[in-house]
Amino acid sequence: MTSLEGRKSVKDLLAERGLFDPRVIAARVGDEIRDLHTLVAADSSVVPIHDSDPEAIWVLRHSAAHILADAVQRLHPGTQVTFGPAVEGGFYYDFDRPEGPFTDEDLPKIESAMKKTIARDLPFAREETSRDAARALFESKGEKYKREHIDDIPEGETITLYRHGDWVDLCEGPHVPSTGWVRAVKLTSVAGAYWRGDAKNRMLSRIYGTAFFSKEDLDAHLARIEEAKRRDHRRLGKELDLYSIDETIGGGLVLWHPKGAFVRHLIEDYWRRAHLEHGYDLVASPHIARTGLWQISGHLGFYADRMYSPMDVEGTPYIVKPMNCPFHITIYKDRLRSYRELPLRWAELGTVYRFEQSGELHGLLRVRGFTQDDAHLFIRPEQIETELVRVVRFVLGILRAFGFTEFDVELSTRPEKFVGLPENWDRAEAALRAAIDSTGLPCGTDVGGGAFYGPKIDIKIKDCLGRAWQCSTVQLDFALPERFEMEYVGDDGKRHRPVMIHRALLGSIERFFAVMVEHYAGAFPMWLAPEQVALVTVGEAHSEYAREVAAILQGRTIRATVDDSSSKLGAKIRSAVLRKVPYVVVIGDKEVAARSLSPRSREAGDQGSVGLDAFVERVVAEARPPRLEV
RNA sequence: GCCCACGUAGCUCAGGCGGUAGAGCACCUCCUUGGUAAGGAGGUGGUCACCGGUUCAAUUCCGGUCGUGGGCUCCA
Repeated sequence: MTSLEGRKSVKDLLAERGLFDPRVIAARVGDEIRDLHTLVAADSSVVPIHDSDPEAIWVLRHSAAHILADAVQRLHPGTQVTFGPAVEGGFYYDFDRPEGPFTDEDLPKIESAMKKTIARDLPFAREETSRDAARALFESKGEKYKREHIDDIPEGETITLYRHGDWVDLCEGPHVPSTGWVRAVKLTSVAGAYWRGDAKNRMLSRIYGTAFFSKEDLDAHLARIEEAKRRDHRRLGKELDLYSIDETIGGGLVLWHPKGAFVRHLIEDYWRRAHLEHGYDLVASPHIARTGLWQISGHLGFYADRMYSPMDVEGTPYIVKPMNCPFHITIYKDRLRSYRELPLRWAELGTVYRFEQSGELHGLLRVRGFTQDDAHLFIRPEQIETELVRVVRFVLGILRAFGFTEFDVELSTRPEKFVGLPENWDRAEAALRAAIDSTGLPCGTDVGGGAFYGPKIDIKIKDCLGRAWQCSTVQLDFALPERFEMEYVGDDGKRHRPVMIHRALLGSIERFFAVMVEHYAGAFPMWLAPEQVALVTVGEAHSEYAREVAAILQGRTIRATVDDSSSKLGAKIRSAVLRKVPYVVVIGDKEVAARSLSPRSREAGDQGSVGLDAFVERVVAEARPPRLEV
């Protein structure tokens, strides 16, 4: 412990080195962000953090959470505080309120109380204290959750309190210098949240809010949220007539309308072709199977709460499939396999059904019935590394072909509940990491996040609100070959056990489609657009030529429509533009006379006059699916 | 599943201190044949999610159910 004499405040350190100015809100000291008034060793390295730096907003929002908790406790005495961190886009604080949870109606009052605290510009003060003193303080306040938290702080760690005005919280900071820095704050919603994130614990009342250094930043943030709502796949799904979910059928069960189904089939066609070109064979399997299959696979043991109840078939229980793997394994086992056959790569667009709790359903992103673009690779142990590299490159090639370039890659390691030998897990994890490293992409680690049968790599793509959704997954599996007693005959004439790789590139077609709708804001690229060319006539004399052009385009597999209704040209164009059709083509007297067209591109606007043949060739070329770069 | 909110025409939404409802768009009919994002007129369309309760009377108040939205938990 440095003696008090050897320490100086961060602000003083900055000032003596000429690094301080009025827009500095904190500083980076070593690896940590510290408040200006924190005392640190006089020879510490300090880097100022200005209000415009990316870290600054996190500091501000955490301070806003304190101001929120202060306001809540003043307005609602008896409410206990728990945790209140800054999060992406804002902050929250979880409360235990004896009278019951907060509602939307409570927010305006709390928000105005917060603004009073902000107007008083109270300084945030940091205070180091002893464990016993902290325990006594929160016990005297009746703060059971804080009291519990103190006991969880590791021995030897400094316990700090933060005060503004007469409100105090157990908190490690850092905070902005004073409440006045929170120049724009807005409480956004209430929600339930379990204490310590565990569904077995008491549900607390969470208040969400956001805060900024300026009103302009807050307004820009709110505008971004509005824009995101316009891209929401549920909204676009309705506006563009792509799909629906109807309660007479059931939540989480998707009806694909003609346009959505068309896009889906285009995705699947591309997928199928890519697989055939990259060493896969296609297989197909039923939707239900006898319960015994799921006992062998272990799904009933590890997964039963996410599977639907058995149905009775002449006295034998059958279960609708939550996964495709046991079927593919059964195909493998249909006859004796030689090492010469491996690797076997079997793919299927397999529709599976999983029980999801009602509160978890979300448009196409979280459903109860979905089609996995599944494949299982049966390989010899010595093929693990090369096959994993192949799979990972194939995944990234497909995702890039559909227009995605930014991914979060994560390696999930052995969970508490697992089958198989730990040394096999270690080998599999190392092989997965090596495969990712070979692509040069950064990779996070979810310790203990693997499936019960093996470690995995997940690739996530973000939706319009920045939420990352898992799509691709590559999972190694030592367990199922064991459980199903899979074998192949090696070059030594002896029986060996294959290794299995489960992988999905798009994940679920439903989820991938949703993410794609949001990614393109409904404006599908030419090759995927359900309607590629909209021919609109100026007057009734132009219908015949328009229909002839449509027939020519359709003959070249271009998806063209004719609008020769009695509406005015402007209205027809507007209608086609709202459908986000890549080309709107105007046909009037000039075009009929010259056998030309006047296309209007979704991206580049009016294209002037173009000859019919030239336009057809151009559109056909643009409608070609992208080359798969693996 | 849990917490909060919401559920009025195909869609987006008004409205009602309890007396069975309205707009715009869409749709249908007619007029208009108009050159790059909405021509005009008329019309159809609602058991106000569902089930119960209170009341002379409920779409409105109360309770429950279902569904949806935002979170939590979980997850492709």
